[in-house]
Amino acid sequence: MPEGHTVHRIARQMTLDLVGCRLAVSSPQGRFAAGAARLDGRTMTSASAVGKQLFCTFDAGDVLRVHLGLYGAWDLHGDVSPLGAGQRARGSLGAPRVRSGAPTDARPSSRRLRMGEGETESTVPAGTAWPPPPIGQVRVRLDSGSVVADLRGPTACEVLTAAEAALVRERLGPDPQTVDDLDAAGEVVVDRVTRRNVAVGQLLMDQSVVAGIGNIYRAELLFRARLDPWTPGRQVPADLVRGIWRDWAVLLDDGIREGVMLTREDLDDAGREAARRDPTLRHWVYQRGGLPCLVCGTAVVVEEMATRKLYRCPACQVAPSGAAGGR
DNA sequence: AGCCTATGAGTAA
DNA sequence: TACTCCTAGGCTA
Repeated sequence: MPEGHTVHRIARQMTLDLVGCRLAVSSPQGRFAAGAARLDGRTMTSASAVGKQLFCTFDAGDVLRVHLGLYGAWDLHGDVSPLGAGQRARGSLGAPRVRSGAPTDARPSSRRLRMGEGETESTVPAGTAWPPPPIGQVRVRLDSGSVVADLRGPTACEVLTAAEAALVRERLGPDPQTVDDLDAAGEVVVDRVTRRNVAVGQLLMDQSVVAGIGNIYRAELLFRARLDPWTPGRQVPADLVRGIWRDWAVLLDDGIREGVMLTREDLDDAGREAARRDPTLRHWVYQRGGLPCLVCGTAVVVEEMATRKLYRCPACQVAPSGAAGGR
């Protein structure tokens, strides 16, 4: 899944390729037929992400809310814009590129971009049918005529009013990408962490504390902070929480730019290039259970925390001085 | 064919 | 804490 960076990339991709377009909306799988009918023929006016939630607003005010869950993904086909390094979503907002009802036999340039579990891009062989037949269980298809976006496997896909969407957003903790003031938002996170007796490893995964962190970023942020995930929030010094928040802002920004979660800051250019290709080189502790810690050589521990796998180095990651420990 | 796993989260008990 | 939902790929038999 899709942790926060993926969803921000999807929002940017949609801003480039779908916002401003009148869309044919359907549910090839059938399970979103009513919602699709409600949006069909509408123009998407914005696409944005908060944490792991995607909000697509349509001209009549309806909002499509999508949460990818563990294995959801979007597949984009057709004339898909490059979302390169450092690329910002350009404002096609308010500059409608209206195109709809393209001929069924048209062959727009042919890319296929899968955004969700990892990110893969492929070229579609010439002569492939257009629009492309749905692959797998497609909950919703958004078709601009030149780009088709297929959603499969989401944990949430629903049409909300603007007010209902605002309520969803209110329940989320700060997202470094969407807050006005990074430091002020950090204080909110400090507050929500240091008032609780719950393990800091669980609090970082709690989307109402801070938005967008998943199991990989959780493990890596705590390693980078050299903090024992089992430390109760109450016992984590405020400055340490501030540091984790700032680090999250950096990792999220990196992830959005690169399209890859690369959480090791020790790699040189060649090392980063290798890690981009090889997932086993990307992280300090995530999915490295039993392997030697890359800093001290101690075997990385895997254990369960609230049904999710937790990875940590038992030597590098310690409770803050004065903490009683929460194991 | 069946079983397991995965970057998630809501609800019930 | 347990169960439920969503999908696909990999492994085992």
